[in-house]
Amino acid sequence: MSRKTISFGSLSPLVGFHLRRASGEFALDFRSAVEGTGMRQVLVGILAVVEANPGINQGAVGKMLGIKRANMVSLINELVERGALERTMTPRDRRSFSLELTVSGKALLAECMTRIAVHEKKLLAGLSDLEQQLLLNLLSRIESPAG
Amino acid sequence: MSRKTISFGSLSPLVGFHLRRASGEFALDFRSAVEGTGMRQVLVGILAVVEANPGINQGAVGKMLGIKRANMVSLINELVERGALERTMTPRDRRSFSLELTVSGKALLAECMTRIAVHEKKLLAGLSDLEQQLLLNLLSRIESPAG
DNA sequence: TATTGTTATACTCTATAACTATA
DNA sequence: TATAGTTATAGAGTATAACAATA
Repeated sequence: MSRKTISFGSLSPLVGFHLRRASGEFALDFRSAVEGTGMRQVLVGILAVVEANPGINQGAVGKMLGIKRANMVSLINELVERGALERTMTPRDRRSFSLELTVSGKALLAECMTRIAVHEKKLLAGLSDLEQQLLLNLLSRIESPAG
Repeated sequence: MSRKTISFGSLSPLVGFHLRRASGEFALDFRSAVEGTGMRQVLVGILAVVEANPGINQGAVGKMLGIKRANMVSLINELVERGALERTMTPRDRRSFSLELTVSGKALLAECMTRIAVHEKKLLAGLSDLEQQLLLNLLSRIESPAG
């Protein structure tokens, strides 16, 4: 179609470059997938981790997801204020709070996960089930923080 | 080691989640890899694309890398001001500029690419050459913008 | 002393809208 | 009218330093 062939040059063989692009692609489509819910990738991540680990404190959630303590504060506040998350004092350690999903928080997460399943299926349509599993396996082997 | 097993819950089977984590991991190590050069992922991307397509204009570079026109301006300025990039007027179309690397820009990019090669090798140490090729192939098949 | 949560702050990245000059 | 570059601006994401309360 075009007269001149353009290329990515030395970026082409870099795994990091393709990770960045693919990740950006997913992030973009994620947005439209959860549009209207007021959710974002980080927030869904937090809800999912709290759901899987009821009673966890926000520092631990942050460590798992690679979010700094300081940045967790407003994120947790946001989720508490919209009634998705509940923060309760624990007598064991009065410095931290015990986090749990509210009923509406569970529904919200479920709604997001349903939409995300569709979004994933769409973006991975070009790969066979086996290839998708392989990709998951390869990706999980190059992650490290709390991996 | 820990008394309680923590998990990522419903995030675990999501390719998007692992892409995000792996990509973040690479981005973090990229930073330390190019530390002292004053470069960042975007800037290296731009230099590499200009090197591979001399005379390209900044709008086209942005399209390839998924960067909005408005955001290209300061990035290109940054590279021109530090003497890595040269902007020349073209009589063909006086709205746009023709971009090329300067000698020092080529050296800068080469230096970055050398460091990035080490960084990639380190982060991909857990995968065989075949697996790395496979990963590249799978990733390239789930990218789309100007892919 | 170390840890949990917090505030304040700053820089990068990303996104939109509106302007100019050229085509 | 469409496009290339620009300006201004606002919202996220991410980073550091310093503080209070608790362990």
